[in-house]
Amino acid sequence: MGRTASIQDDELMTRLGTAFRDFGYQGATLSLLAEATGLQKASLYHRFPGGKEQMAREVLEAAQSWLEDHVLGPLRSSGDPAARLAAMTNKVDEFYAGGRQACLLNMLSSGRNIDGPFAAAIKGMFQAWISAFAAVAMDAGADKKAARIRAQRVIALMQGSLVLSRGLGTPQPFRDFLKSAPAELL
Amino acid sequence: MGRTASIQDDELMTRLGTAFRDFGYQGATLSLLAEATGLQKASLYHRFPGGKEQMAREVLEAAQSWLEDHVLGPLRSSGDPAARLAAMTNKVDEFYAGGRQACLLNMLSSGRNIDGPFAAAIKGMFQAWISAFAAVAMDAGADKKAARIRAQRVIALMQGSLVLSRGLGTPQPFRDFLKSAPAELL
DNA sequence: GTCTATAGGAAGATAGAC
DNA sequence: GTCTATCTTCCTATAGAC
Repeated sequence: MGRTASIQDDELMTRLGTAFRDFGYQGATLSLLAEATGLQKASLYHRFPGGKEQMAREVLEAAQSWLEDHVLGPLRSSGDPAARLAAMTNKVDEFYAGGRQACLLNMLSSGRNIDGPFAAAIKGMFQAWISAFAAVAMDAGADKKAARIRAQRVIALMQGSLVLSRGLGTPQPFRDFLKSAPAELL
Repeated sequence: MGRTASIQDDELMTRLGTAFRDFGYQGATLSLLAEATGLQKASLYHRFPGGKEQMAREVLEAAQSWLEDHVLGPLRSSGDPAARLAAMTNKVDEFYAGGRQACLLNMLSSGRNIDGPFAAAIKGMFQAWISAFAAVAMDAGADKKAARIRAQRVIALMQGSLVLSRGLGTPQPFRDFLKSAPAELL
């Protein structure tokens, strides 16, 4: 204890992220966030003077970095399109805990947030992901328009399979998505 | 004013439903619900002694009736599978306001509600919708297993296209879904 | 950097008049 | 059946000790 951090920065962000993904922005109360991180509310305010909104913003930025490093990067690498997709698929599976964890982009899209401080970041991440998929599809021989349509469809399938997994109480829909994703895109 | 209802029951349910779909369960505060319906909080409690939870439950039940009447019913009717799908598609387009309105099943799936009073109803509605789609696919010649997989995929696509429409700020993904849905299923 | 304690306000819910 | 007024609880945020 004392002057030294009781929780590492990336572990802190991970736990905050999990809370926002499980409960949404309004559902993730400061008490809940405190319990999830093992810190007291006042300690959270020390690290995030902007309060809950800043926490969510930084979680979103961390997700953006994760997306760049583990999804967009690998998708841009050279090599067989199918292999690039496979490399990404494993990371995505991990990230969504095999379908048991919701997507932050969905959970932060509700209500006032819709034209709030998260809207631009969410839109940008969706667009970047779609563009990266479309590029892979084009490398596999699809024309520009078809590639874009397929890419958007795969993202919709992913999001929908996560919604369905939560609603049905089983990760099966997400598993099905992961298995079919390469074929859908290529 | 006085002793007579200032808002009709179905209009009341529609407005409550819209509020829950726009803001989610936690985001739809009683003040917001009061403003959305034109009633005061105390008036809402008169009609829903169980408070917000009862409101959400009854909205969910109304959605269940709507699903039965405008989706499951038409899908079960006799006739060309493609025609049955088309009849339903128009209603779905209306219901989701062309992609501008989120799905209640997604918006009520977060947080504590996950094993709360809505989970069973949500699961049941997803299952019923999937089963109805699967039956149509089988009528169109698919075998049982393939029909079920395709049906689940179409539901995932629908949910995901709604998520994406919100995230991108344009109803285009949902429009694309509606156009491609029959081909996806048959 | 973390904590306890608390201020200030919004949220859910109720009482009682009309 | 709807309203104004109010109660209680919870939430966001801050103060100040260690």
